[in-house]
Amino acid sequence: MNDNTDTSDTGNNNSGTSLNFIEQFIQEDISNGKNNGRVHTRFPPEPNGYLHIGHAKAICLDFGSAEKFGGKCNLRFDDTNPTKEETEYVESIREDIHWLGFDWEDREFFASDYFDRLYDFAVDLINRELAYVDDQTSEQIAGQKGTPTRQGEESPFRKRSKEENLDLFRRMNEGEFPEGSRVLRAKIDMSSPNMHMRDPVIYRIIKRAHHRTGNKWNVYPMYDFAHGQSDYFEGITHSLCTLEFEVHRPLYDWLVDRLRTDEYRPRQIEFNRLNLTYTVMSKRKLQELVEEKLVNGWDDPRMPTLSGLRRRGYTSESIRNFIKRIGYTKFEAINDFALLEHAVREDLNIKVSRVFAVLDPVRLIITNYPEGMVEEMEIINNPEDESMGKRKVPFSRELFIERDDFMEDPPKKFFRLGPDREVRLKGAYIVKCTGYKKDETTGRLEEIYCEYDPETRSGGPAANRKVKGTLHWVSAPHAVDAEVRLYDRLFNDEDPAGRKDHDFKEFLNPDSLNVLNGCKLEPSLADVKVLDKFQFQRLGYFCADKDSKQGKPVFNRTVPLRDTWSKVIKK
RNA sequence: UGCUUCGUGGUGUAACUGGCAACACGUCUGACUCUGGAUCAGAAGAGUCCAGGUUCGAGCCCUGGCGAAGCAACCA
Repeated sequence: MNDNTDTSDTGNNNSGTSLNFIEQFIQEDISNGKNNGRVHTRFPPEPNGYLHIGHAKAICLDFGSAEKFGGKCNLRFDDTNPTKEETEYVESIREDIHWLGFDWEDREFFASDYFDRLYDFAVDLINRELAYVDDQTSEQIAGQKGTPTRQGEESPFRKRSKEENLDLFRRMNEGEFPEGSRVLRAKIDMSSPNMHMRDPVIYRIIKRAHHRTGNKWNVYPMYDFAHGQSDYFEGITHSLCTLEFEVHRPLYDWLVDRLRTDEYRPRQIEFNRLNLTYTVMSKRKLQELVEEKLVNGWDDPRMPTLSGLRRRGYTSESIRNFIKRIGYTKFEAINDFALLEHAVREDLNIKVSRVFAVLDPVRLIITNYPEGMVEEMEIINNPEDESMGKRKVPFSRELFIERDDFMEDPPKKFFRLGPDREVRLKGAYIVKCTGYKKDETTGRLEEIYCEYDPETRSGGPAANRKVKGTLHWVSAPHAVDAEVRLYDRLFNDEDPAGRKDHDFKEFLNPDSLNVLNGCKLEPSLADVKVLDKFQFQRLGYFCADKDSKQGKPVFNRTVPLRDTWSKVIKK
């Protein structure tokens, strides 16, 4: 019980950061002594697919606000429809929530845990003449329901006696009637301006094994009949959901009010769902991409699923930071993918080693460097964090450099290699280009010849000589071959799902995946572990893929480095 | 021609409940640099959907418009 001693500030006094509108509501409820100041939330996924970053927004709110106010958050699988749900998804959902960094301790529940109590409540409503069995087809019921602008009419079965209703409902559950032949409806108001209050269906017959209750039941509760009640059973104080459930709230309250026996009552509050540019976020659409093999599974690194983002190389911290920044409102917003990219770069920048990798290699030969000689160059792992130390990288007469780091006839602002030009090889020497060889028929550049200046070795006497460019390199005899997968946005349109009259798949980006083979990596990357992350110097952040084999790594590009040069050449 | 909710720089959010519209991303400069990265410094960019009203003062309050989204699954 907190009266208004000194906790009555409504403003942003809580842990320094300002509260979003939902947290303000919670704060008020606490100040008003509602539910004895208790805060208890829940995250209620339906186990019918993989979690995506939109779910992460909900997870962060559900777990985050509980944590913020010293409360608890339950995990509850909303498994009221046995035709869609599978145990496989339960596992992946648990894994993804844990990966994000949240924990529900021993509070893992299933809506199906409450089937008995829900059934009893339905019987109770029948007894109170607040529910009835309707024998009509779904088409007939829909017809009588009216439209948003035209009110509904009452079912001919609405006045059925409670004895008959009791009997029929019991026999529905005993399997006596076929699917679709009868439903149980709440008796509310067919003339309500809110469609959801027009005698909503609360139980339907489904003769299908449930992933947890098997064949015990032949009737299953609808979402609206399960959700608020489950909240009530679990002692949830704040039931947070997305905006489209706004119109369900009166029904939520109506049911809970007929169930509850005390002052306590859970409160539903709605917030805007996450939309991201250049992708789609609905489970149905993501499923379509998977089923039509337009992507390689739910964890394809181009997918906005948590498993996809994880495989792409996103860290959970970066996702949580992103979500912290976009906030929660009641306005349907579309967030810039660039902000998510910024969040990963920011996180990886401080965490990850810089290594040498050449994606499109061309051979560079240092003609005045002794044949057979190998020097171990000492390279700083991360200039942002000295404690990450240094490592040795072998340097020799023949190297690989990036093909586009050389131009025969470079434009003014090109700082890289060209005839007679000098560049620094990062961590090694300054070299000067003395010539190059092209294939006579194709005109393709084959080899570049340079001379090095031994005095310019990093740390050496002439090391401070200024040259315009610095290139990354890999020693040819030591190089590890790798496959590298470059990803681009999955769709070309900012809002592929938002275009009426167009199928979202019309906007798929044909170049969203670019697989490179024969990439050359420095030898320290020969045996990376799946999910190991690096910055490939000058290129971007990369993450080892699960397809990696011993000595033959496969990397995914998480995100390129910010690149002002590519903007210059576009002009 | 109904109900519910929402309209703040290009994008996403703030504005201590009436006091000079702030922050982040993005964009553009410049400095620095052995990553054209990172970092640092700076700039441009909205006068808060429109019109009235209350007030010394309105993004916040009132009235009326306009616009957008959700709602007619035996899905969640």
